[in-house]
Amino acid sequence: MDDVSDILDPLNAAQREAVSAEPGRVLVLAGAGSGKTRVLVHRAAWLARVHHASPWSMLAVTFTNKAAAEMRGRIERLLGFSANGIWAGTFHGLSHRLLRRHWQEAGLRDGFQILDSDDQRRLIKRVIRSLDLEESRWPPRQIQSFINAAKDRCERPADMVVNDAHGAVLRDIHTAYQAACERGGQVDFAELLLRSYELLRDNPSLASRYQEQFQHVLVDEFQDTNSLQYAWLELVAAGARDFFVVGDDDQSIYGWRGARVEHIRQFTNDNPDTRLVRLEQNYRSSGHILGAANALIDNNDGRLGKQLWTAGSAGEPVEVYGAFNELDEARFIVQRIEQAIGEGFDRSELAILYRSNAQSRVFEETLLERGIPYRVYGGLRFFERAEIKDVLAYFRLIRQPRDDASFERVVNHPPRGIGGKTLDLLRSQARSSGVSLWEAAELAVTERSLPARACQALARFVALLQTLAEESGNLPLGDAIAMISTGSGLREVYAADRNDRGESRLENVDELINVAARYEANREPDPEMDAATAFLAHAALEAGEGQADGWQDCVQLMTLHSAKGLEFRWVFLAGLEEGLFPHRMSIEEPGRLEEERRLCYVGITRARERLTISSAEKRRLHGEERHATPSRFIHELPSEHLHEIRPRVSVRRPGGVSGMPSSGWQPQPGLALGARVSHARFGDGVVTNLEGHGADARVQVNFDAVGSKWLVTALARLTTL
DNA sequence: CCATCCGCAGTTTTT
DNA sequence: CTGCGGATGG
Repeated sequence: MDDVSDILDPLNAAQREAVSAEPGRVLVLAGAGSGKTRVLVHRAAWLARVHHASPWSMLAVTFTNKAAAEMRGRIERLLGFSANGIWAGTFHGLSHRLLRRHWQEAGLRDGFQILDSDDQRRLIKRVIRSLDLEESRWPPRQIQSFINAAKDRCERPADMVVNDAHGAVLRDIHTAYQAACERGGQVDFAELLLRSYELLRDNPSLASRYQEQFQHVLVDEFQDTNSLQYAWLELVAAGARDFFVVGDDDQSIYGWRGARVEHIRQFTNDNPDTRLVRLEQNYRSSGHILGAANALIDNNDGRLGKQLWTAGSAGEPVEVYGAFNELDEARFIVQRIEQAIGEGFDRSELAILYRSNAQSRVFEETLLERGIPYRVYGGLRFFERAEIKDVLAYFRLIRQPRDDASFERVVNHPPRGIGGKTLDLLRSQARSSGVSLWEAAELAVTERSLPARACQALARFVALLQTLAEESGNLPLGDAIAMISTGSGLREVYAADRNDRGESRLENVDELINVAARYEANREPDPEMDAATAFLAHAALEAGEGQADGWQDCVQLMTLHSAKGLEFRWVFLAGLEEGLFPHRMSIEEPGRLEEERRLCYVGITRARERLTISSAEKRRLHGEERHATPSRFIHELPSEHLHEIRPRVSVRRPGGVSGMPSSGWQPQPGLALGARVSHARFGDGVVTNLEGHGADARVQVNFDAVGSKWLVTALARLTTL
């Protein structure tokens, strides 16, 4: 037998059991921090070493590019040779690869382009207009999610059951949208999956080729699969000796976008021989944190059941802080952050997690005030920036003139006298003769079928693109993009924008040129795709990091959803209030409430050493001050794992909040929250916050004349009114 | 073609 | 209170 000590020795018993299970169906229920990626990676190595599985017989599927890259890298490191032969990637990346190979059988065009959500929405908008429908009655956003949801259920417009006029219109829009995609050679994200699924489903001989090839199928984050992805997997893995999936029902937080936890159950039900392994030993969090997490998630019904435990120490109890308002909450957290940095924590080991993006603002302001570097996750990513999409639209149009979406994007950007009128005429000509906008433009120019002015402008545009195509044709990718960004006139437009926006746009375009050049240089030769096609697909499928800033040691701010899969030494979980978290939209339905609870569980289990949870009694939301009670999730945490930082002070709530002591604590008689006070210099105001004890006690007062101030009560000589 | 104003919505997000 | 998108007017 081959030496497998390097593969098995670093594992605990359960991990070993999973990794060395006989080939077959294996479901690994992997709790948070239980080493799930490690198990996946070691399983791949085990198959290679012990079962002599060749890399090309393995298919490893993940949801994000990041996870795919990590898995590939770790397999290579463990095996000590290149894992290049492994088909490792995201559902979308792998589907894309299949479709490029078999574009003809899939009924696509050579060189088809990928629409990202933004492109998709623009196209839907145009379709709605072309059907003479009101955008206000048929909001593009909703239509977009309708279409994507249909595709995620493997449903084509023809399959749709129509009960009423509304449904009929939806179906018409979907049909027209799909037709527009076919004409333009465009494929949206959901279509990548559905098309590749149909490709295999409808071509049994092709399917069996892949089913024979993929003897070992490994899937990460299985609880996040939607119906289409589940069907895709079952089809692709139909011939596999070995089907190894890893997931955690307690971390299923994407139900709202079609993920179905039930797939975990279905996986075992569909095949009773499935081997089940639970990973319950947690290597990440200290005891109190785990205790809190376990107790919280225990409130959910119908779990597959796991109880995390740690061999490590109990650590610090979970801190719970009841803030007066969101500003107080931010100040408290930032103060803790300063303390942590003082204790030697790296800033990047500290994370503030929140339910919704709007909450980041106060934290940003407070961190800025204190001069602490931070990074907010989410937001616009590199390839989603308008200037990048502009340049790439020129590039796309040159390579695929049928691409109406790109045509519309660039035809009058920069402005060149091709306005709405001209475009309307052009669109109707294109539609009536069944050609693309580009072809219609060429025709209009030669046949002078439009007003002279419009023809001139169009002729200039057509000539410009032909020139760009010729001159960029043989250049390396980076040079071609540089050429196009200048030749199109875009660069000039950004340069003319003297706001600092223009400057950053120019920088981004330069960065695009670098990225493209680097991409081409590092790329393995691929017979299926030229570099330009591959780069454009890369731009759509991997939108790039959130902020392209150079790496520096920053406090991390992100939503709970973005935090999944990450860990930090100290986690601050902010805004645990009824209505915010759990969110008011999710409180009514038990299923959605449980998903919120899982989200909270995900948040808690991100913490390694320390966890601080906070709520605010008042919060400014949508411009108005709202009252909030602490989240039920706080009350679900056992007090033996908690440490309350300060008695919760409560305004106008005599009994206090259930479970939370409410004290009438006052630094000085009459100085209670909400009390009206007077100060010699600042005038009259209202007490909005209290903190500290004895000589250090401070109050925050919102003065009518001069605004909010913190005052040390021992010195300020406040008189109550 | 651009600037400006108004109205409206406002969980979570990857590909 | 924001920020976006659309309509409007110069």
